[in-house]
Parts: sequence; structure tokens; C-alpha cells
Amino acid sequence: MATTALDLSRASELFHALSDETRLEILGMLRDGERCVCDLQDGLDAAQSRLSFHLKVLKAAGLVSDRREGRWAYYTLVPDAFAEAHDLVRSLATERPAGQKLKIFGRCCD
Amino acid sequence: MATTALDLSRASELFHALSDETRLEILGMLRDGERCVCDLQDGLDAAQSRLSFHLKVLKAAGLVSDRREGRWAYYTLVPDAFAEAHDLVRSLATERPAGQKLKIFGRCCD
DNA sequence: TTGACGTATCAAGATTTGTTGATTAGTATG
DNA sequence: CATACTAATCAACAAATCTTGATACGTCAA
Repeated sequence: MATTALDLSRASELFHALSDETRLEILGMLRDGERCVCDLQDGLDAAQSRLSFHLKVLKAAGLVSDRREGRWAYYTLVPDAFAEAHDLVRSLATERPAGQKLKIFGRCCD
Repeated sequence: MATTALDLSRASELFHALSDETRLEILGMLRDGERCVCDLQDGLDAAQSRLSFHLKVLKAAGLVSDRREGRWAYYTLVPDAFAEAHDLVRSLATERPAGQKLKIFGRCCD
């Protein structure tokens, strides 16, 4: 009976994190596996603080996690968050079950 | 051999359209099927111009389509766009095939 | 034709987001 | 210890986005 009242604020956070090209490039690089920030910098040639800013957004959304090792920081994708995004997209596109239709007080335009 | 070089600007447009709570609410209402703008207004109690603005963003991203009938405008979900978003999320989360790994000129941090 | 209605568009302002360069904090190395 | 290095944070600015209220446009009904 799980009702599918999707969490709007979570959904918008997730999609917002995915809505910037720099961040998508970062995620693209992480598809190969874990990367240190310095590699990402080389790959994207983005200013260090810019990269750091976007990594922070991605991490806040739960899409990546980080690991410290000595003076380096390594970032990795978090599959669960992608699964979550995936599900959100699907439920948005899915017709609401008959019993759960929204009631609007009669169409104004009939 | 289809290479999966995902279209960043398209992806960010799509996710940006999904990244706003008002727009997600609109999409949520459209899950029940086609709606006229006036119904959406009732359902969301949002100013008319605000609604119109968000519908425009959704339409520009291809997530909804509109249909005119007399003085009313009806909006509907466009399943293809959701399928596209769906695929984008999946490919972001999917490990890049071995042959297509990005080459970075040696890790700076080894 | 006139007036009411539904919707889109526009201009102005507010808010949020992203960029840049400088600084800070922590860690390794000489 | 002093220095170099990685990365996070901050402040200031720039740019994009959202909101609001006003106006314009097309359509319907009297």
C-alpha cells in the first residue's frame, strides 16, 4: 500500500545537483571509479575552488562520497542516490493508481 | 559501438526543469492525465503568471506538451522525455565500458 | 461589437546560484 | 622547524532564476 507521495524537496535537491554541466562532467569522470580531486582538476581544467564548490553540492545531495587519505581527497559515486533519482523519474512518469487520483473540485473549463 | 557520450547540455536542461518544487508539483498533477491550466491553478494556488512561467520551462525541456482548445490550454506529460531522463540517470550511474575509460595523464596523487 | 475570461508575455525586483581570487587548515617532506 | 602541497572555505562579484503585478492577445458570450 506504500503511497507514492514523493518528497518534493528531496527530489528537487537531487535534480538540482544534476542540473549543472560541470557537475555532470565530474560525475562522468567518476564513472570510471574513484578519483582524487587533483585528477578531476586535470580532467576538467577547472579552478580548484570551483571544483570544490561543485563537489560540495554533489556531496550534499548524496550523489558522491569522499574519503581522505593523507593530503588527498578521493570522491566516488554513491549508487543509492542514483537509484533514488531513477525511481523518482519513474514515479513522475507513472500514472497515479486509480485510488490515489488527486481530487480537484471540478474542472473549471468544462 | 554506440558510444555513450552523453549530451551534457541536454541533460542539464532536463534536470534543471525537474529541479524546482513548483514544477514537480505540476508534473505530479499531470500524472492523473491531461489538465487545463485553470485546474493546475486551483490545485497549486499559484499566481497565474508564475504557473505560466513554469509551464514554459517544462515545455521547453520537452517534459510536457500543450494543446489549445478555445480559450483553454491543456497540458500533458510527454513520456519520451521521462524515458530520456531515466536513461540519463542510468548511464550516469553505470560504469564506463572498459574500452572507453577516460585517460587522465597519470594520477597526480600516486 | 463590447466586455469578460483564460493564458502568455513583459518589466522590475528579489533571491539563488556559480565564479574568481585570496586565505586557511591540515599533511607531508626537507 | 620551515616549506611545499592539497583541498576547503570565504568574500565579492556576476549571472541565472524565480516572483510579482501589469499588460497584451485571443476567444467566447451577451
